[in-house]
Amino acid sequence: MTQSRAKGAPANGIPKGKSSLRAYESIRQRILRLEIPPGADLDESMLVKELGVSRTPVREALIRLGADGLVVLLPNRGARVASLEINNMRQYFEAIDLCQRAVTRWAAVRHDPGQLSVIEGHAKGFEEAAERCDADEMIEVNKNFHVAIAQCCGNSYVAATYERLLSEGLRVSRVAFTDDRTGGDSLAVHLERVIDEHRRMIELIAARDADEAEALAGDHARLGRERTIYNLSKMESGDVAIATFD
Amino acid sequence: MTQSRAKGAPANGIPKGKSSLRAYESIRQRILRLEIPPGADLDESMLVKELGVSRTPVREALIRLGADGLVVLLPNRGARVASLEINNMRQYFEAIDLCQRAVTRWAAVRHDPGQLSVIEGHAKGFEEAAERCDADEMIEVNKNFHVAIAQCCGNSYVAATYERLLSEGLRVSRVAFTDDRTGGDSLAVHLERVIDEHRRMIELIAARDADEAEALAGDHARLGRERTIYNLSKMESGDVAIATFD
DNA sequence: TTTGTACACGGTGTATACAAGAATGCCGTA
DNA sequence: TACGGCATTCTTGTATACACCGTGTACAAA
Repeated sequence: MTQSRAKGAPANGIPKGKSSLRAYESIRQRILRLEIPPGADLDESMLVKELGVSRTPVREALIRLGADGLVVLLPNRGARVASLEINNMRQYFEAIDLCQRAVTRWAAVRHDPGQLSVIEGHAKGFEEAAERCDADEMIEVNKNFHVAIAQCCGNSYVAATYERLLSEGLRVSRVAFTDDRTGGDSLAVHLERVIDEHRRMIELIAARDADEAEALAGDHARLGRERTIYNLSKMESGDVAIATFD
Repeated sequence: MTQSRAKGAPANGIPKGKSSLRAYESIRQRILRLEIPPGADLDESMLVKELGVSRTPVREALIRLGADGLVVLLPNRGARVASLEINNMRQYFEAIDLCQRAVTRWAAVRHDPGQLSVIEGHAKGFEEAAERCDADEMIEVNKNFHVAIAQCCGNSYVAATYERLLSEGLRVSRVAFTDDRTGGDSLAVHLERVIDEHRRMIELIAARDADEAEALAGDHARLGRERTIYNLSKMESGDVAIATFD
C-alpha cells in the first residue's frame, strides 16, 4: 500500500499542492524502489484508483516524472517507466563520474566547516546501515551523503544535475547493494571499501585537498560502476526490464 | 472551437498533446526572448486568455517549465519567471564550462564523420546571421551549433544537461550579443572571435584532438562568460530583473 | 491610533464531464 | 483463409465547475 507520509516533507525542491505532491512522491518512490519495474506501462486510471485522487494530480505527477527522466511520455499513448538498459549504464556512470568529481572537488575548496558535520552524519548513518545489512537504508543514506557534499559545492546547477542523477541511480543502487553475484568480491568486501572511501573523502574535503578529493571521487564512481555493471551482467534479463524504445 | 492545426510537430523532444505543447512552447519562447521579464508573475488566467486554451494545458506547461528551471512554482501562489541574478552567473558559466568541455572532448573522440556536416551547417548559419547582424538568429543558431556537438558526444545524460543549460542561457545570450556596453571590445570583434573559435572547434573535432578540443571549449565558454558578465554589470538593474527569492 | 480578527475576494488545486485519438476486433470480400 | 476496411471501445487530452487556501481590507476593541 501507499506508505503514508507525515505532512512535513521539506528538503524536497518540489512545491505544489498536497495531492499532486503525494502522487508525485508516491509514484516516484515506487519507480525508484523498482516496485514498478522499468519499462512498465503506467495507466492513469490504475494510479487514480490506487492513490485515491483524481486524474489531474496524477497527470501532473507524470509530467514532472517525465521531466525527471524517470518516465517516458508518449503522445496520446500514455506513459511508461523509463527502462534500465545495460547499454545506457556506461553513459550513466560517465555522467555520474563527471558530476561527482566536480562536486567533490569544489566542495573541498569551498565548503564552510559547519557543513562537514552533516556529511559526517550521513557517512556514519551508512556505516550503521551496512552493519545492519539494511539495503534500503544504505541506498538512501549513501545518496544523502553525496547530496550533502553537493550542497556545499557552491554550484546549484551542477548540484541539481548531480542530485537528479543520484535519484535516478537509486534504481541502480539496488543492483549494486545486493549479493546475488556468482563471483567477484562479496558484498561485505564491497561495503568495506565504500565505507573506507567515504571516510577518506571527508578527510580530503576537510583538508581542502581538491586534487586528491576529485581523484577519490572518480575512484568511488568507478567502484560503484564496476560492481553494478558486473551484477547486471550476471542477472538474467527478466529481473530488470531491458525494453528498448528509441 | 478548438483551432485545428496540421499535425506536424516533430523535432521537439517533448511529446504531449498539441494544446499543451503549444502552451509550453509559447510561454517558453516568451520567457527565453525576455518578452516576459525575469521575476514576472505568471497568471494562469492571463495566459489562458492570451493562448486561447483552457487552464489544464497552461498548468501542464507551467509544471514542465518549472522542471526546466525556467519558472519557479510557489505552492498555492502561482508561478513566476525565474530571475536572472548576476550572482548566479558565476555558477551558470561554471556549469556550462564543465559540460561544454566534456561534450566537446567526447565529440572529438566519438563522433562519426557524417555528423560533422550538421555542425558545420550551424557554424555557417551563425556566420551568416552575424553578417546580417540578426541577433535572434545568432542566438538560436549558436545554440544549435553546440547542441549538434553534444548530440555526437555519446552521452545522452550529459548532452541533455548541457542542452538544458544552453536553453536557459538563451536569456543570457541576448545580453552577450548586444552592443550596449560602454567600453571593452565592440560586438563585431566579439563575433569575429566567436566565429573563429567555432571554426577551430570543428577542425579539432574532425581531427579527433580531444585535449585541444576540450581546451578550446573552455576558452569558448570563458569568452561568453566574460562578455556577458561585463555587459550585465554595465546594465542598470531595471533592464534585467534582479529579484531574489531564496 | 493601533492592533487583532473576521469576512470577502482573487487565484490556485482538484474533480469530473466531454471530445478526440488510437487500438482492437469484427465482418466482408477477394 | 487471408487481408483490408470499418466500427466499437478504451485511453488520453481538454474544458470547466467546484473547493480550498492565502491575502487584503474593514471594522471593532484596547
